[in-house]
Amino acid sequence: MLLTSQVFPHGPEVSFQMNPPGGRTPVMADVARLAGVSHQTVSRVVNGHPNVREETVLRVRRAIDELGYHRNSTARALVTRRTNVLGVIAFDTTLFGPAQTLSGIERAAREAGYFLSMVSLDDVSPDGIVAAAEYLIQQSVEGCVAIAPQRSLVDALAALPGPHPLVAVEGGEGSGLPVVCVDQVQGAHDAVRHLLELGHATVHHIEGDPLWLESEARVVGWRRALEEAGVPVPEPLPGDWSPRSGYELGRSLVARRAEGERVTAIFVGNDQMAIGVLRALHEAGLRVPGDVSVVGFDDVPEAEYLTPSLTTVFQDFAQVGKESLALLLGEIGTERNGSSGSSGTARRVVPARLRVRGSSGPPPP
Amino acid sequence: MLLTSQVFPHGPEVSFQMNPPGGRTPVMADVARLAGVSHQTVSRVVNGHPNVREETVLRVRRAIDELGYHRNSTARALVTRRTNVLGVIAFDTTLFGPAQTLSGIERAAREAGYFLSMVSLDDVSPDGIVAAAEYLIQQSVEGCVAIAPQRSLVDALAALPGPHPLVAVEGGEGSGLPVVCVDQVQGAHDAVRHLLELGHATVHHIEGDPLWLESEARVVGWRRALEEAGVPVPEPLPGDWSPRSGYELGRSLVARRAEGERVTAIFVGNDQMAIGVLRALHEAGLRVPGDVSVVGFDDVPEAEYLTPSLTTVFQDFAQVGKESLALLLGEIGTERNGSSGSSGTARRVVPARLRVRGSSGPPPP
DNA sequence: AGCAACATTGTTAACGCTCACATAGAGGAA
DNA sequence: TTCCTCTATGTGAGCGTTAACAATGTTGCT
Repeated sequence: MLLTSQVFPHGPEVSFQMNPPGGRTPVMADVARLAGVSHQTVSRVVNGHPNVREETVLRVRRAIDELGYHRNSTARALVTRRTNVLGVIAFDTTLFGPAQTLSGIERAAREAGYFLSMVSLDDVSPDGIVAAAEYLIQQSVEGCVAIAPQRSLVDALAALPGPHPLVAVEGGEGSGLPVVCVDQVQGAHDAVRHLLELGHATVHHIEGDPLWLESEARVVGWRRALEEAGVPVPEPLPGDWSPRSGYELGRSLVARRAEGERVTAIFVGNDQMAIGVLRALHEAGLRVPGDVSVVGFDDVPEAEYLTPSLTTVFQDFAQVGKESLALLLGEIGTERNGSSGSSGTARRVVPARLRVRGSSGPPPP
Repeated sequence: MLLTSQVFPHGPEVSFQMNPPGGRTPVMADVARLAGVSHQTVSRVVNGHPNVREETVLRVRRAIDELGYHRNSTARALVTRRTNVLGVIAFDTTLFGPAQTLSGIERAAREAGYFLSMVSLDDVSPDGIVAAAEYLIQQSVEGCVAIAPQRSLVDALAALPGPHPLVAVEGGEGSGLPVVCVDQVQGAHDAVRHLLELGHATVHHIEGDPLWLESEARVVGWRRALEEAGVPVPEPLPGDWSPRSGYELGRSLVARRAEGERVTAIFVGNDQMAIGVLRALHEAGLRVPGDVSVVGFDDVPEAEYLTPSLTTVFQDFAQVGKESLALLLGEIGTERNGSSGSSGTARRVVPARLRVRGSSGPPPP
């Protein structure tokens, strides 16, 4: 029970008895009758109101236990106009990032006493996300977190009519929606600077799906680091987050190397693609980091145990979950207070952290 | 719109207008007034009843659009006693399997017109899962899918009072709850037979968290294959699914090899641990599959791009999601029809499929 | 005593919807 | 015509809860 209330701080201490009066599941009136009070007093006890006599509370509690009464959340929601449910919209939860973010949001929501209703979409499209949002709204969620990989998606959401509390995760800025994101630019910047400081003349970049904001931001950080160092900026190679695309683009870099181009360091958009790149390099007989250094992004659990272990960038998804929930609850609060002034400009940035491991080293002489 | 109704077959075609009469969000009565009909007729139109004159339907539709009316799902749920929400309980969605299963269930639920309320737990405990189930039940979910890695968890659920439709995924058999699972035994058996057929004298096993049923079942399949072949059965090494544990147990096998034990093939409980094993073997200067063959389980997307590419066992999680939802909907249906006879013995098994890749080969001579 | 303040409980009316039933008109068969 | 059926619509009563207010009793103070 201790555990229970730790995990579900807002969950009721539910009893296990079952003793419906006439086969029906018991309602407040049943409890009231058994306890010899009015249903309203039962309501007061259930909701922990003050000003109920100790002895009455006990009697009601006993009746509740005896009948195995559970408060009907639907009826409650109808009259309070609060469902206690939040919505989450996610894309491709096969990917490590979205899956982790979802998990972080779920925990934060539960701790805040909210249920989570989830939609996960396969194809990235404004139609899809709007449909998902409408779907959730008509289920009466109090607000939504959208893990939205593209600016256009966030824009589509921001254009939704009616004052619906919405928060975007990784949704870029200036979209008129509050946003929480990891500082992709800084993370990429750190990674690339790390490689430059090791002595590489430049750093090539295999990016994720170029349509995704995360990808875009990492390109920005990569480019900025190169420009700051005054080194040449090669054309980034667009992938799609998959190991396969990492492999193929890795091969194309190998080919360019064979043609004489100096490729000694590759910053890859995520760890999965980095695995593909490692494979391509290995097949070409190139040593990592002896011949080529590789840095990934995400810090998947296996990164440390690849051969070589992968230098990568860690993102605190739990923190992202917490922050986005805090923002959303803020939205809900202000909306409830009638102040229609949207806090659309709110923006919380969670830092990324470079994890240096075995796949990055000085360039060959 | 076409896309919308593909993704949300049961979603309403929601309008985007907003025009509340007195600041309030419009209700059926508002629509009725505007259309010059009774609220009941509006209800009929909204629910697609027959026996409404074409022209009336149109008039009501127009009013609905004009006001931006959405049906209040809470009020509907209160009177119909159907929330259209299902619950899912999952453990450690960081792991590939649970995350994929969740995703499969989500899709199947959406296609069946159900919302999904999710709880994901960190520690595996009967208290935790019961609390989660109670939490969801008191939110009035119509049924629950529990992705339950341990028999004891399923037993705890089965012991819940009241007729709550519940389905377990990977929950073992004989627990009194309907169960959907991947045929772990067969998958493991296939993997081990593959190795034996390559000529290995025996196959060592690094198992996942021994408390998990998946782990147990894979051990069973592995053992059975060895016994059928009449080869010695080494003691399995218990891990915890993490790459780290794979690495450490891999090292211990390397050590035993150094002491003269013949270790030429390792069947590993999942791909993440297999990655750790590959690392340990590599560090010891052993070649895969030249010196030691390795087979994993799960077929994570990167398995194909590891070096060497990983032979592993594929699980059709989408199918698991579909089956479990079908089972749950069946439960809900029978419960609704009063027939209290639980279909507790129902059991659907989804086959696993071996994917032979580069990490398995004949033993050294 | 007399009155105000407070604590405790009860009564009634929503919340927004669906269900069961009532009603009215149209059409057909006897 | 008369009655019965069928279609189209309306009426009223809940579903189980909370909120607002009313109605007690209880205490303390002048």
